Amino acid sequence: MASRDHDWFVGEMGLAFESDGFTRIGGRLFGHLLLADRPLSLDELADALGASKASVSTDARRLLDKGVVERSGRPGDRRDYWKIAPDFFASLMQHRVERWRRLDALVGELKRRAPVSSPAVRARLRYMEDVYAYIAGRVDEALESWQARRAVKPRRPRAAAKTRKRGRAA
Amino acid sequence: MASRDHDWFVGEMGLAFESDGFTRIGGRLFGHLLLADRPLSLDELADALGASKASVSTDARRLLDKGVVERSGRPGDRRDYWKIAPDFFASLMQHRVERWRRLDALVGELKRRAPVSSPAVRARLRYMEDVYAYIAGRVDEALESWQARRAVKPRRPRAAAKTRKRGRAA
DNA sequence: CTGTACGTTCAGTGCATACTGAACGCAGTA
DNA sequence: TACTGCGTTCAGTATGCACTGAACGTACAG
Repeated sequence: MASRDHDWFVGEMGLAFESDGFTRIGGRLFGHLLLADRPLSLDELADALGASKASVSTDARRLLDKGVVERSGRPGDRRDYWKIAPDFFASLMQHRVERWRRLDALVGELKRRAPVSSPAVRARLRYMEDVYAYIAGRVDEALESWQARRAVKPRRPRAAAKTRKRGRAA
Repeated sequence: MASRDHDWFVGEMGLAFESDGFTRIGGRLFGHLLLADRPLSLDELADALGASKASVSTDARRLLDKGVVERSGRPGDRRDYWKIAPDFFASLMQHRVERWRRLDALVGELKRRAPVSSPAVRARLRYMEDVYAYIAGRVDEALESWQARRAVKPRRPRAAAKTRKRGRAA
């Protein structure tokens, strides 16, 4: 590990994620976990990425909220161990659709507030709502059929993973 | 125009786009054009958005590259007139898939550079390539079927719109 | 030629935020 | 009790980049 190619990959992932609304460290964290053959602790990650524990802790929890990484523990060990979520791509995808939904919601809210007079604009807003509804539906279908397709470990329906405050440092 | 609701919508669009890798002015530009019932000139846009011509010019061309807005001219008028692209949603979508393609390309490049030893990691990278190929294909299908579905103006196949330098200020 | 009306480019500035080090809280151990 | 190891939080820093005003290049009018 820590080969030249490994570092290159992690660095590129950092840049790719950074230009995508994540932080650079978050992206490198993702890249490093993607190439790790076992779950890693916070200290291991901070050390490997050359970043502070504070940054890794924050970014890891951010990725956890998005369903990109997972946290696990070991009996007799108080440390957290992080790994890539098995369905991280689907999570990223759903997160993306969620962003579009926000645009759609803005249009809906505008129409509720003030009816649009211009027919051209009305048609445009209508188009936006229609295409969103259609594409979002198709994307969901695609994700579902993918899940069914690979049909490896029977994955549970993912109980809405909100940020659950830990006992510590409340 | 310039109503309270209009400004609210434009402002929200600015924030939504900003948190999505665009600039705030780019988002407001998009929002304003979305509600405009005719193409607008650079000066009109700069004035309406309360931004400098420089920013609007730059952001408008950026959105042009992404296929979100279009530029048009009028005979006997040297000004550019900007409007929302009819298929802006599809353009945004394709731009998004393109971002994922970059991640996929990184994985491919890594495998080319240095074969991965760990079976678990190999399976993970394989998963990433598979799901990308599958989902990207399905998204393309969805976009095509949408285009066919609405079937309004017969749109030409969109000759790859690279940034074409204008004659001016070369 | 000069003057005007465009859009683009460029250097400088300010702001937002990623990142850090250190303080902190908690849980376990002795 | 005190001590160690863990993750989180918080205040401060600095780094990137969005944004601006002004200079610039071009095209047309006279």
